[in-house]
Order: sequence, then C-alpha cells, then structure tokens
Amino acid sequence: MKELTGFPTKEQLRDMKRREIVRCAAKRFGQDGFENVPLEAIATDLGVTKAALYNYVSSKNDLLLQCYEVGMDRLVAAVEAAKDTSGTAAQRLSAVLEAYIMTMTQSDMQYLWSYTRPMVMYGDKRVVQAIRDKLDYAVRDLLIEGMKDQSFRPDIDPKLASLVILGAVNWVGIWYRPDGPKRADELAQKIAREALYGYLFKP
Amino acid sequence: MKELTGFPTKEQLRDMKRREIVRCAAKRFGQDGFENVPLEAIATDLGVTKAALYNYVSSKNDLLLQCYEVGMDRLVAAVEAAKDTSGTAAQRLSAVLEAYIMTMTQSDMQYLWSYTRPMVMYGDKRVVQAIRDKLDYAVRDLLIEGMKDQSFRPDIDPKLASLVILGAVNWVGIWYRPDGPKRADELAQKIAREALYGYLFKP
DNA sequence: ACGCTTAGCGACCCATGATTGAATAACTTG
DNA sequence: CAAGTTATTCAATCATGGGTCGCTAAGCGT
Repeated sequence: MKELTGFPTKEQLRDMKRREIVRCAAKRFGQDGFENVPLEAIATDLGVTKAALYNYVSSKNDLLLQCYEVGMDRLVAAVEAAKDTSGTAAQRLSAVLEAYIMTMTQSDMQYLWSYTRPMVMYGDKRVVQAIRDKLDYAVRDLLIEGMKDQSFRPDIDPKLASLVILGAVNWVGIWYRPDGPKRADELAQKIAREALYGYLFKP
Repeated sequence: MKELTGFPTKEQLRDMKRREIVRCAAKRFGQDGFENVPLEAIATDLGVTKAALYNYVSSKNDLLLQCYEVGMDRLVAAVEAAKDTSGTAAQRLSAVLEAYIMTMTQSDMQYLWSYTRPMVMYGDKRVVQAIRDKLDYAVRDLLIEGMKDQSFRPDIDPKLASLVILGAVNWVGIWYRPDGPKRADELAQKIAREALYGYLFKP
C-alpha cells in the first residue's frame, strides 16, 4: 500500500477519483450484475453525472475491465502473500484459502466471478484464464509440496483435489452476505479447515 | 417420462412447442446470460420470429421463470431419485452427488446458477431459496444418517460440510464444457468420490 | 365451399441506456 | 486579472431490444 504524505498532486487526485469509480462500480456490478447497472447509477452513487465518468474511463467495457483487473490483482496478491509464509505446506495452503475467502467476501469483491462472463464476452478471455490458472496452480503446487513434507496424504490427485477445494471456497463468495450474521474471518477459517480436512496426513 | 403414442393432439403439439422454446431459451440464457440473449436470438434458433414466441410465453421474465422451474425440477427430481436408492448413507450421498453433477452438466442446464440472479431480481426469491435449501438439506440429512450408520466419520459438522460439498459440485457446473475432453459421467464419479473422501469413516 | 380460429409474420412503437459534444464553472499559471 | 486548461454538466444522438398490432394463410368443423 502506498501512503500519501502532504497534499495530493493533481495526478494523484485524478487517480484517486478513478479508483473510487472503479471501486464503486465493482460493488454495483457484483451486487446487481454488469448488465443491470446503468452508468447513471454509478454516477449517482458518486454524486456526479454519467457524462463525468467518461473523463476517467473510455467506455463501460473499459470500466468492467478495470474492475476485473483490480479485483483479480487483489486476489492474486493476497494468495501470493499467504503462500510465502512459513510452516508446513498444509499450514500455508490453509493460510492461502483463508486469505482467498477473506478477499472474496469484501463487499466490492463479492460475486467477482459473476462478471467473468461479461469479461469473457467483451474482453480478453485469456486474461481470465490466466488468472484462474494461476490460482489453480497455487493450490496444486502446495498440495504437491504437502505430499512431500508429509503434511498431506501421499495419495492425493492434485488436479482433482484443487477443483474440489477451489469449488468450496468460491462457493462461499456466492452465498456469503457481508450484512449477515457470520463474521468473515471466522468463516474463512472454518471453511478453510473444512475444505482441507480430508487431505491432511493423519499418522 | 411420458411417452406419446399416435398423433399428438393440438394441445400436446402446443405444449411440445412451448417446452422446446423453454429448452432452447435455457440453453442460451445459460451460455450467454439472461440479459445478453434477445428474444430474437431464441426465435431465430427455433426458426420463427420474435412475435411468435408471445403465443407461448407472456414475457421474457415469464420465460426465465419457466426455464428456472424446469431446470430446478429436473435437478430436484434427479437428487430425490438417487436419495432413495439402497446402500449406506455414504453410498446414497455419492449417488446423489453424481446425479447432481450429471444433471448440471447437460447443455441446457449449464450455468443454471448463472440465472438465479435475474430470477431473484425479477422473480420470486423465495422459490430460489426454497430449492437451494431443499438440496442443502438433502445433503445434510444424508451426512447425519451416515454418521449414525457409521459410513461417515462421527465428528462431522453437517452444516459446514454441506457447504463445502455443494461448493465442490456446483463449481463443476461453472468450468465444465460439454464439448471438452472429459466425459460427464466419469467426471461426476470422480468429483463425487473426491468431495466425500474426507468424510468417509475409516476404521 | 364457408366462416371461424390459430400460428406466425412484418412493421411498428417506445423506453432504456451508452456515448458524444457544446456550453459552463473552476482552477492554474503567467 | 486574462488566457488557457480541466472537470462537469446538460441536452442531444443513436442503437438495442421488449412488446404490440394488423394482416395473411393454413387447418378444421359444418
């Protein structure tokens, strides 16, 4: 995170506004679906008019793209950070899953998957695939490592297991509501534990 | 399945057409997303004009509703049937998951979840919730039964476990492509086995 | 063959929402 | 302060797509 000291320059001010637009759009896109959010709505949320947005984004699709990139970057960053902690592979994978869930349950990240479809339709589907693969391989690699360091069962099929694990954690993003009774952090912990339980090595 | 013998009556003919419309629409809605499918496209697929569709459905939302109901009925029927087979609870739950996956990977069922959002927005959200709950409870009940008949571990948290299991199987519907290399039936079997592995009782 | 009903077609109507451009307010710089 | 630059707004423009209406033609019972 880059902190600002002193007054923001014009450039910074501009970039702050742009990011605020993206954050707000991501939230709405996630809540209501890309196609159901008129630019008007985003503009109103921010207290400006629709036309003003065009100073910062070149089109609605461009805005979608930016939402996706920002979101996915956050996700990947969270996962990478958790991956590089210390401990057994199992402990690290658990940390990765928790970080993943924590990120996905933030209000402007919810339903991130829900706008992968428009992304694939209007944008570059290789970007989507690349990011999805990156997450998939992070999980697989840790599973393989864990079979070596004996924190996981030795007989896992990493490809299959990563599908099941990712399914479980992504599903959280579908039903979780930030205004619900569950706290995100303890939920993340429970789900992560649950999803990995069957793979742990038990002597 | 009800078979027809002899010539279809006018009523039957009409109903066949209506169902064909729904099937076709479900496929397109799933592939491209409800909001991205003009009625014109569905009409073209069927070789008629948009206006003709209005003989069979009262609005685009009505069509969505019918798609959802038909799809969910199929899903629930498949699950109920599998639930009532014989064997241990673990075996039955495995059968349920397989049936679930098999159903969800059919081409006009793919991305069924992808139009729950429009359903919730334009339709009756209680219907959606009710069906989701039904599936959830089917899984939970079998888990509980399995703890009793010792086909599952005795220390499962059924609520949490059902989330993980449903996540895993629903995720299949997101990435599976009918034209891909995997056969749906063996995939269903593998995923079902994988998702349950950690819960099985191992003496 | 004659009217009646129904399916389907083509041409419309109309609201929505993305995008643009001219006009204006605000701010910077010399 | 005046000229120039930037941020916003307001008022079009334009395409899309849901929904409607009147017409034709085929099917059917009498």
